[in-house]
Amino acid sequence: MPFLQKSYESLDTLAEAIGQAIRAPITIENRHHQLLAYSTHPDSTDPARIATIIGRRVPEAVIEDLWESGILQEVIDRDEPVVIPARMAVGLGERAAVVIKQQDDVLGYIWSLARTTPFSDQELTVLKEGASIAKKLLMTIAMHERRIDAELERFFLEVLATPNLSSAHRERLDELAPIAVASRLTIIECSQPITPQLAERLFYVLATQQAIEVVLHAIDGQQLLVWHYMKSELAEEETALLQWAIRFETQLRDKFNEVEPRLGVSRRFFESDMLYAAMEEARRVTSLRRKFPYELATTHTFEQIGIYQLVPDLARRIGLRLETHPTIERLQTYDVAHHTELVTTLEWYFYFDGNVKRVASHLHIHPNTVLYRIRRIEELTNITQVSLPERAAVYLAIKAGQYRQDD
Amino acid sequence: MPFLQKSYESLDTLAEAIGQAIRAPITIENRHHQLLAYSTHPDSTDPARIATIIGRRVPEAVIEDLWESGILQEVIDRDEPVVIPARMAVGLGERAAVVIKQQDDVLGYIWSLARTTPFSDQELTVLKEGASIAKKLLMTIAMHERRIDAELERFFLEVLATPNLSSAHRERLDELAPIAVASRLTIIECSQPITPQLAERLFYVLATQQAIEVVLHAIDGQQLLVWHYMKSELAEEETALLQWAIRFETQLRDKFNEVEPRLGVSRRFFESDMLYAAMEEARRVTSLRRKFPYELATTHTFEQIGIYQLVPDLARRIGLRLETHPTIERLQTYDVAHHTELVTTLEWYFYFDGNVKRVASHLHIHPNTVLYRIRRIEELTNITQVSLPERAAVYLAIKAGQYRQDD
DNA sequence: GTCCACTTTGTGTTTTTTCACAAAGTGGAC
DNA sequence: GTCCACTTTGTGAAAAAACACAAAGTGGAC
Repeated sequence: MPFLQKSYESLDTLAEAIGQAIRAPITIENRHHQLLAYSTHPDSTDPARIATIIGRRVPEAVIEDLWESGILQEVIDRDEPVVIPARMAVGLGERAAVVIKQQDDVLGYIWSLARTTPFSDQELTVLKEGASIAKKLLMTIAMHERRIDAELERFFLEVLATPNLSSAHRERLDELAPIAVASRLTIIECSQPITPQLAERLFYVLATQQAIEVVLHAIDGQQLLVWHYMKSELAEEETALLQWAIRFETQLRDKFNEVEPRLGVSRRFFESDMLYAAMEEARRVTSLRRKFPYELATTHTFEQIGIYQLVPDLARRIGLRLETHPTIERLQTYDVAHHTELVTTLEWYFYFDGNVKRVASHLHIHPNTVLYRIRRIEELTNITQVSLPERAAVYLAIKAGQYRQDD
Repeated sequence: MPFLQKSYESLDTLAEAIGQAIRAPITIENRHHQLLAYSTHPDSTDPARIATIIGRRVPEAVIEDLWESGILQEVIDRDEPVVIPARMAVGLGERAAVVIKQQDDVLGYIWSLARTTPFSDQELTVLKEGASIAKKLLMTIAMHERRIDAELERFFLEVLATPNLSSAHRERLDELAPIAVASRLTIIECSQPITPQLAERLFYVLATQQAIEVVLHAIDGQQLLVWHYMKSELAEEETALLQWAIRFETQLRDKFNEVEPRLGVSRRFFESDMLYAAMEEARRVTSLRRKFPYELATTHTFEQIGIYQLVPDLARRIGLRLETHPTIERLQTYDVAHHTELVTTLEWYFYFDGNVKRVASHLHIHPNTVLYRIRRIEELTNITQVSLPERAAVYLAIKAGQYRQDD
């Protein structure tokens, strides 16, 4: 009764066997839609399949289309071969698909292109049979991969927690990363601890980023830590990174809006010794962006946060009573005594470059109120008419104070 | 013939002997007008003498008056006892003075208050004789002091050049400085190498600073390095320091205008281990003030230079091609192509908080020209309407570029 | 509760800044 | 030399911002 053997030595031979049994092109993918095997059936094939084989992964557009239309969900839920009508918009001819599952765990998919004639029940049974055989093969691979991944993740976390690497560390790291490539450490921070399910989805999005190459990654509480480098030339590294960061964060917010993902990218580094420092830089970015979401809404990298780099240092010094800005102190005293908001007003007055109207609208008050407050501030400190460096210093002092408070 | 013995065991006994010989109060000072000895003559004395004895130093006002009126110069030049009429404005009654000299080197002075009767020639001869005896005593002291000073200076320079102090270093330093006092390292930078003569004058001004206590000092090329702490309470340390820095720099500029002295004060530190870091901070201040005299005209401390702290780092990263600000690059390209000054214009536009009039007057151009350029810049980059942190970042990038160029 | 000092808002007026446009200047390509 | 694209300056009109001042609101001291 079965059309296939009990087992095959590899997914390639399995794909070939299924392909011969139902006389149609077959592809087998893992759960990330990465190509695992495909049959060499000579029949005509469609653009989507060609792109998949060339790129060793199903094109992003196709995956998105299949998810959005609910087809993939149906394939997963049904756990039976599903016939899918052609979706020419994304270059997909008619085909059949079956999920490869272990309990509720999706391991992968088998796809079969349709020939001129529709699929018969018998052919679909062959696909179903193929999925069951593929399961065993995929489980072996998945288990192996998982073991390696877990070990690497443990190692990566250890490295990131070690300021001064041992030579053993260094040797192993150098095996992992190409030398003399401008690396970055990027943190993807979520508002909640990253569950295995969320991690899975995040890894998937990460793996599909065309612009970057991931060296290592690891989960640490609410943060996904990624050591990566840009695929672009060194000269374009920065531009490429900045563009990528914008795209990537938008993408993350689209897909994971509920956990409010936020990026923090370190400066570039070339030596694995710098991983610890890079980690601190990336952490500083996410931490500052957490505290100042409005002000740092469009910044992703340590470079971009600009003068905010100074804020934690300043905050610490204020904490140690090493630094107190006389101007701000006077204003704060006044604020307490008169229930006013002079410090906040000054902050946004500086932020908005002295534009009274914008300050008023941001604070939801009358422009004349802002004007009145500014005049008060001038009476108390005459700080508003100083130059940018001084204004920036005052601004930083205010921000440092807030940084401490929120702590 | 001589009225005094050939030698005395101490300056105190000498002062006493002279006082008895001419029956008038006697004080002996070193070249810095620090009190070395005084007679206990019971006669009435004047406010200046009381203040001198109490403060163990001639009051600053008196010294200034004597210098400005040329009296002290006359005393030094004449090398003979000089009778000085009363200068009641500074609390000085009539007196006689004689310089204690070794060749052309001033070692100190002997002062004698007048009694009701004028000084006789004989009395003046006694003074002259006293000066000659004091010379021997002072030379011994001076030589000893000089040897100790030179050794300490050498030690201090060694410490400042050592990032990681040995325990021997640390022990000796801890003997010199009181523990748990907020120290600062201040650099006084001159436009020329500090000659021994200049050093002498600088040390004198330094020694007369009431607000600070000097732990160690040393000359290093064009810089006078001073380890000191404020005499005020810890809580007022910062305020006191800032006030002192303003006063002191004004004073230095008055007295040493020809070498353009400039201060650079480190952050406060409590451990001698921090001397090296403090040195770097102070150096950063002087170096930045040298490069940006206009912008940092009123700043003295590492804290005060505010965001300029970032400039050298940024400059270095630009040098390594790690950082290029796309906005500024585009403007620079345009500047080169069209012989314009967009970058400079933007810099001062930011500096003057978007005040077109002030920018125009600073650059000596028509306000409309500024307006025209700003519009050009907006067309090229639309950077002018961003928030303070971003403007500050751009400003810093410009400044970092200049920092590098001037190097 | 009243008083009082201070803050906030609303109104027109005055001052300042920006804008549009024209004329003049500049410097390199040819 | 001319041409041309762009910059700089000058002028008056238009827009925006700041200002003065009055009225209303607020909150603590008593």
